[in-house]
Amino acid sequence: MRSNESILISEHSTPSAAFAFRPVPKNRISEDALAQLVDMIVSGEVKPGERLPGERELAQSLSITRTSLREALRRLENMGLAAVRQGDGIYVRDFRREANLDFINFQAGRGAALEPQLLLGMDEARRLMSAMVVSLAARRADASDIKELRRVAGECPPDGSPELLSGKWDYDFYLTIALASKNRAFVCLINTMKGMFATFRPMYSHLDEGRRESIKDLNLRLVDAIESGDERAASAIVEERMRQDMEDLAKRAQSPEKRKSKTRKAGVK
Amino acid sequence: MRSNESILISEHSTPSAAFAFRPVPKNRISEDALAQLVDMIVSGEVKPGERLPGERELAQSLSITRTSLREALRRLENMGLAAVRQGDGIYVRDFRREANLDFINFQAGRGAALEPQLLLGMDEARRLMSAMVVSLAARRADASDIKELRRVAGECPPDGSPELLSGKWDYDFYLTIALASKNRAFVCLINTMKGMFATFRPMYSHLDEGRRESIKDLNLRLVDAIESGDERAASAIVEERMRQDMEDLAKRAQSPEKRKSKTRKAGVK
DNA sequence: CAATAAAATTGGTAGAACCAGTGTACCACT
DNA sequence: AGTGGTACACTGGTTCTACCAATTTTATTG
Repeated sequence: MRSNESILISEHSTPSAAFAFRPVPKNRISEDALAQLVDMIVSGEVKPGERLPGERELAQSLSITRTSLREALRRLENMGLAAVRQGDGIYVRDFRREANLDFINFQAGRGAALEPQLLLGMDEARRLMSAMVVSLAARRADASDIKELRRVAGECPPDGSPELLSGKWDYDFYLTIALASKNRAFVCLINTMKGMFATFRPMYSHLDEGRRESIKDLNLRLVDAIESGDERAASAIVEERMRQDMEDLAKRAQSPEKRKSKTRKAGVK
Repeated sequence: MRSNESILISEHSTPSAAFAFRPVPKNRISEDALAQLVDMIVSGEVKPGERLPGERELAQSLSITRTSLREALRRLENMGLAAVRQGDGIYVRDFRREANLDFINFQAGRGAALEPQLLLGMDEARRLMSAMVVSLAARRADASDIKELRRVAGECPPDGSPELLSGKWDYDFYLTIALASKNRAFVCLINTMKGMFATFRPMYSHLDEGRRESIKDLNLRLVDAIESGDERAASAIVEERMRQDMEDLAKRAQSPEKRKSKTRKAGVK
């Protein structure tokens, strides 16, 4: 028999290795095809309202089978990027006003370059929503929630460590807060944004160095605020911290020329 | 040739007919299969961590092909309800803490009964986020945004009309506000919640009757507040309105026995 | 008993055939 | 001229069968 029952579907293996592996380069040809289709759409290579080639021809162009292409199309229309209609064809939608969070999550999850304007917007949304969730958690968290929060907060990797940069810990922490808020809608929201944590954390990593207080200590203080039920104090902590981060990000986005030969964007190229 | 370019992918036909037709019974066997799988999971028929039958067997159980089943599985794992691993099998995940908004949207979109706790949470989230978006819109909307907002607000169907109950107008209005907020992340968020508008609107419909101000007038007033750039006033309008609605909903959810033979839930049955 | 290799199981792809809506053009009828 | 019907080509939707690839299990071997 295979693994059965009581097997948690955790996606982190972390075999105590010092390096953070990719969540698994899960090959799946439909994913690659999907990525190509998304690129075609966001790059403007195909415009909104336009009709794509038929599935047969499209599959041949991508050098895959129609079967695999169709699996990709299901997600493509699920992201709000395309409309597939039987007997008619595949139509490109206006991703600027019809795409949904699944699209953003997909882009962030594969490390695609997101437009600065979108990044700022997402960060703004993240900041506002985090404050909300924390506030709710402060109002409703019970003893077991606090215990769990403190446990996760205590597991926070040291500042600047690659484990922290992976964004996985951020996800765990916010998910725990959302669970404590007793609002399952926020839990779903956090899960939807899962792929984005890995995108944002590295952006602020350089800020962590100059911080007097370690991330772990800061968040432990946040848990204290939640435990005492002080909504204002709790939300203020995340508000203040994130506002600083965002302002810095905005500064860098607006005037990147001022950072001459300093850090040079760190790889990617 | 077929329709090409400049063809908006609008989902409303409304040929000035007095009757509202169904949006089309979009068949797609993978959708049905998906619905069944989702039901199995949320009903607890299969528990988190458990391993489902293989694709071949599962397909046979559902009386469909493996191909169609796989298209359903792609979305199932996309919702966070299952994990599919090659050579291993299909595992059920804990939807209570791993499901995302795509899941909620799917459930709401097909009219599935959502748990009261989840409904309240979603409504709470909707209220808070609406206030945020409106606030941002008040801060950043330009002349053309105001013009568009006023146009959409003016198209608001009369209170209680079936068109309004469909939730489509709510979606259009909030999407326009999100566009005015200049924050594309919120636009995506609204799109993600698209399927939920049809779920919530009917819940509040009975409140519209006793309202002194029609929905259209209320929202036109909201647009005025946005135009004047008064964040507090704008967010206050939606906050106040939605808070009332939610309190009433909570009241009904907690003590539904007090509504004896009054309106009797209106159909469904 | 541990390391290794083979077999069985399961998901992933491929390819072709056929079913089911859509759109178009053409034709008969009014 | 206008209406409705009809046949045909085209496109997505579904089915089948066979095979590839990763994982687990079992048997084999040193």
